[in-house]
Amino acid sequence: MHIGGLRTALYDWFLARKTGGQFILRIEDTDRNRYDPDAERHIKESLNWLGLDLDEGPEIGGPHAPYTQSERLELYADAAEKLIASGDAYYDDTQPEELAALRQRQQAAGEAPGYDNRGRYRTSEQIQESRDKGLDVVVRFKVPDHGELESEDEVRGRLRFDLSLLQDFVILKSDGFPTYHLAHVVDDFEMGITHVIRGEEWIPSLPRHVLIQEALGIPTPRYVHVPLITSQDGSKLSKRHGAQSALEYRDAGYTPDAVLNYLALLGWSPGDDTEVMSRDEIASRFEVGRILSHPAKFSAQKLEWMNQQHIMKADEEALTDMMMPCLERPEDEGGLLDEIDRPIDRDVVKAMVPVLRERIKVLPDVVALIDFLFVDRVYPNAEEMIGRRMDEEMVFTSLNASIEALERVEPFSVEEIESALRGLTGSTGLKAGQLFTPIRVAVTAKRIAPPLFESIEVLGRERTLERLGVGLNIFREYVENRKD
RNA sequence: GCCCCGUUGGUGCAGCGGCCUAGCACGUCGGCCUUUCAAGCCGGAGAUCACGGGUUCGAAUCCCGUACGGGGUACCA
Repeated sequence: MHIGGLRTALYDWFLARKTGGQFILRIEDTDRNRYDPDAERHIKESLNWLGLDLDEGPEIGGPHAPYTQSERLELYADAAEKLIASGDAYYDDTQPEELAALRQRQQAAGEAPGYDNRGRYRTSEQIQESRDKGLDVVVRFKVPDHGELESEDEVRGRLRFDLSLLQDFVILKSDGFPTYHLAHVVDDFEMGITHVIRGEEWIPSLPRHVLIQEALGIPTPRYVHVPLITSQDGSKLSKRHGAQSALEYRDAGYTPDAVLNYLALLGWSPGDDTEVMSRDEIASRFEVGRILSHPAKFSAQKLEWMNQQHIMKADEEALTDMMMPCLERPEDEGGLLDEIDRPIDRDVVKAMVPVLRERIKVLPDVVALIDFLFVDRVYPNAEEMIGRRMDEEMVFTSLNASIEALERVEPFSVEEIESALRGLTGSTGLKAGQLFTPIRVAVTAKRIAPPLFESIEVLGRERTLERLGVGLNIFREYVENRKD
């Protein structure tokens, strides 16, 4: 499900949650040429991931079932017949080739392309004849030749349309399926839809819908046309500009709350400067009238920031659970975690969460930060042990002193480890940075790592001491080689 | 072509006729903090409110043009 459509669903959901309405999923599968059997599953998975729970829909059912348009064809046929009976619609046997030729002629003549309402006065005999010949017959809505139609949009206010510019349009296709126009009007009435929230590309079609409603004698729901989401260069968001399906964001390590929050703000604002919000907060502050009327540009950078904000606020258990899959199935093949025992110890991850959460933008970032905790041994680079303003002697001092100190620390807790190691600055004369850099590199094999004391505690005394010992050897070797 | 919608720093928003010498956030730059990286805190740069006309004592805010951007113009949604 694409970001744009998802954001629309989001607004529907927020509105329903705020006003106590129903959030309904309806599958619009009226175009058999574009039918995608996976689409429904993707939509449900996306909604589910974002936590947009349905009140009614296919499978879960509801008072207006069925919720799939291909199963509601009779309803549309009935409506079409009603419109024909009232003279608001008619059968048209103009064939596709004829339409194409017409268009070609118009374009060649520099005229505006469009149907010329030529089928309006067919007799029922002519139609029957065409049917007998197996020709295509559609139902078209008869649009008044003149006049203006006014309609209300919740975000743009009054909209005016010149009906003389609108041609008779198809409401029922030759295969018996309705077009969106008919299906939308019929279903939204039948299902008691109060607010039609959809992309602004529908604005030009609005008069069609109002016309059908008037002819059918049914009320017009509130229309809310939301702006498009565009990529950085202002063009329509597409695959070219990075991920665009919600599930891709899930797979890339974004949290549902962050995506929800970011998307909500892409085309809506609460009216003040609040940006980071929980879903409940957004739902309670959501107002259809505050939806923006101009397109929003998608910013991957701001989404990352938003993700980090939500990761920092997330519940510890939930965050741990979200991190686990990243560690179980790390993205980068060839990494340290390729060949370790599974499953990974969740307690270890959880213990690190407090120091990890403010260091990652997307969930998979944890891998590079804590992979050293899960492997049997690491391969520190001797050169990296020599930090800024350090000489080789200081590395030996640091490693030796820390081994000695950590052997005695009791209990082996963050607090005790910290005070023991910090105490070393006095006895060794090393500054904190000079003392900790070699330890960090020896223990984690990284220059950039999570806070040292937490890392050491989680690693445990035995493994820490072992790594410090190995580090010492590696460094000794390095120094000796340099002498040669 | 015609129709529709839009236009506030690089980006996302606030602004709804005087409180705007245009506010917030992202990003960016500098500083502080600091065991690395972050986070956090402080500060800086960055907008003639697309342009031109009106209306008004007064306009980013209302009206009209122009430009630019987007959308629509299907037996697609």
